[in-house]
Amino acid sequence: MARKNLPALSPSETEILRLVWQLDKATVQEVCDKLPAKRKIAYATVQTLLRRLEHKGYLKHDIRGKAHVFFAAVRKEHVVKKSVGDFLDRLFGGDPIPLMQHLAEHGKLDADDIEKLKQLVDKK
Amino acid sequence: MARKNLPALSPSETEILRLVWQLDKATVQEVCDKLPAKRKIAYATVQTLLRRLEHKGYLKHDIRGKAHVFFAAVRKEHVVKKSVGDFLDRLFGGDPIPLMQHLAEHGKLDADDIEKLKQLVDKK
DNA sequence: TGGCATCTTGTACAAGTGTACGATATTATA
DNA sequence: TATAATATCGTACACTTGTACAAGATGCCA
Repeated sequence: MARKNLPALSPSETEILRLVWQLDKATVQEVCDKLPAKRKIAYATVQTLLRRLEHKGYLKHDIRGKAHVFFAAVRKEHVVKKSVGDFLDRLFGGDPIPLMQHLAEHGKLDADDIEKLKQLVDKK
Repeated sequence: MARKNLPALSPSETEILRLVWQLDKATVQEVCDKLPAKRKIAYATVQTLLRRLEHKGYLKHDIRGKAHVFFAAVRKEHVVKKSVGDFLDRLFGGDPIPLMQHLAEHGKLDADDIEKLKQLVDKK
């Protein structure tokens, strides 16, 4: 059984953790390079966030040369579930419908997306 | 034109703000009563959060007797848009599809919900 | 009108967060 | 092997957040 009850993720930590998942394995440098252009954070800051993520149990690292190569220690699915659940509770009292509606109304979703979802739900 | 660029909302503030929207207008006491049973926060804490929300520009208040009656100073739609956008960026790099997928896969949505969404999107 | 109940206000404080510098260690290279 | 480049580590620091007590103000009821 894997670790449960991890300490909460801060927004910035979440952002960094997502990049690590996306890169699968990554050094501080690689995470920095992957940051959205808009999001300007110093190398040192990314480093601290990675360190804290490891401390909290979300990451582990191997060593490659002199650099740490970080990788996830928890399943993304698990974190997503928790994050989405919390978010839904906070903003919508737990009801997902208004969230979907919002996404649908703000051009974030088109008919094709809906079709795909339909298939997903039907398949269950 | 209403105020833009409001200071960020903390998770707890968001929760309280949602309750105020739900109640339309509410005193500290009323917000306390509306708190989910699970979420046990002291009166004084709710009060501080309401105070901070007003300070940040999300709420205003009238006076009824000796009590403050708080009400929203910003449109819910506006805050939801910002919150969802930020959340999506952080956890999914801005792509709403994985979020929808997650909701669909976790029994939060059924076929009927999807149908409703379909109509929403088609109508656009 | 005196006192009880109820509110707001001021203030506090520890922990968490975002951000980052400086010192030290390590690796590759000339 | 000395040096430049690059990492990590320790530390810092102001701001935010969650939580709340105590003191003073105010309205209500007997």
